[in-house]
Amino acid sequence: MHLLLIEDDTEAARFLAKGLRESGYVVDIAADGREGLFRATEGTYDLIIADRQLPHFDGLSIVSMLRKNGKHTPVLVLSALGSVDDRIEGLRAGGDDYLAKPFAFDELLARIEALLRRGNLPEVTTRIRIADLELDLLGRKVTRAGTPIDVTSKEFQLLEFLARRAGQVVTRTMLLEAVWDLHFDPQTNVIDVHISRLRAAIDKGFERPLLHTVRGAGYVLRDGG
Amino acid sequence: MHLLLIEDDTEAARFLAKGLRESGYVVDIAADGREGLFRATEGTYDLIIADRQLPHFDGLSIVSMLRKNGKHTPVLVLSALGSVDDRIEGLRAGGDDYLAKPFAFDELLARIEALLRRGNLPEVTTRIRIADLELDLLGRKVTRAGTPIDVTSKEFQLLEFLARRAGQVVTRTMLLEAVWDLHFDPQTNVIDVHISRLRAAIDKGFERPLLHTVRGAGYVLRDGG
DNA sequence: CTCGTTCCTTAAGTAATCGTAAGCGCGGCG
DNA sequence: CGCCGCGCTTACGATTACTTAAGGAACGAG
Repeated sequence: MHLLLIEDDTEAARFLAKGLRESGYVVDIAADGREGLFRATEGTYDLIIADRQLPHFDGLSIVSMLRKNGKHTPVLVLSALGSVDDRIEGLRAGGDDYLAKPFAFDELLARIEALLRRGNLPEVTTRIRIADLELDLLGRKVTRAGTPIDVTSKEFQLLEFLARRAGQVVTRTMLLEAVWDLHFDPQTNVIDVHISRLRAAIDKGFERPLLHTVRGAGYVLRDGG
Repeated sequence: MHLLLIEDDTEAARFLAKGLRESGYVVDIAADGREGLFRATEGTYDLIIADRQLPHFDGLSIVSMLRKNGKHTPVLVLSALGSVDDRIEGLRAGGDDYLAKPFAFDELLARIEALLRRGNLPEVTTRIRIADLELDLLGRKVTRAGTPIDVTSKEFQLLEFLARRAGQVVTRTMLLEAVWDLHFDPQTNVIDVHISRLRAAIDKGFERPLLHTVRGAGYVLRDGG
């Protein structure tokens, strides 16, 4: 597998490249956006990893230019800060996945594998649908059976994470890392509280609940079961 | 499709040409206004892309001279600065569309396609409509339910940006970059203030507000929801 | 140069949201 | 059958986010 890494911080680039090579990837490095785009358009890479902030062109511009050139090479964008802003912009530009620094190297590897596995799907998801529940990621809107539902920003993050993995059990640890950016147990019941609030928002008053507890494991978003 | 690119910055020209060629266009480059006009009058091009500032003749002069010669080849003018005045001037001079640098490459492609598709019909998007709110981009006029509304230049920029992305959440960062050209957080609440003023202008006194805030994310212009 | 407009800042007020903790209910297991 | 642990709910205080008003700087018109 041939990866292109676009990263201006030489040290970071070397470190990442080393790790990736140890995992069996062939890695080329581009030091700025212009060089990165130039190489990316050659189209011989299986996956591109691009920093969000770059000299000349940033990661998102690279994604959109690539896409408009008809290249569907999956792009994983690394961002300095995992703010809501960043994520929305990332989605808009057509990035296939988004990873906020600082990240665990394992996670990077996991996402790379996920992207490679799904085989260059050219479409970006801006809407997710589980049964009669619908998420509009760009408009930040939630509807159930057609009626709009108000959710707070945290609730939306939580719901998005669950929805992207609909049908799969999501553990508390995963939620803590993805939604709260905590890499340890906070010893409180933050999650329970927000799950409860989310339930009140999306399940209350509907026949079939979608958000289920899996005792001892975590939570699942799915229809039935 | 045969394009003529008139651009004096060699590097920019090469980059654009490369991207356009990869999108399937045949591209000729002219390095200044004189050469550009000379080639343009041959009349064998399907579309001309001209920089606004050029040695010898600028982009707008080229447009008007072309038109006086009876050539109706569509011209897309690239401007260094996306001020409202520039855009109006560009359109008035007979340019078919106008794009402010820096622009995303995909936007350039989209506009080229739009111009080619409509087969040399000189019609540009000059009006945007969301529910009963109407923007006249050329005249810089705003009306709601038929009654004219006064907005300042900043307010218009802001409104235009929101209107072009109606239904999608627009983040503060996006607004700062697009309307204020700030690429960092100014630590003040400029945006809030202008949003507030814009609200007073377009929503005050109307039943259904169109400009909604999405807490923790940004703002949306949309009807309902 | 002066006036008026537009824009930005500051600052105070208001509202929504988040996290914590306490108490309750339910189910599993002894 | 009763205890224990896990998860759910609710309430509250702290924090953050948003709104609005008012003053001053910058700009352009006359």
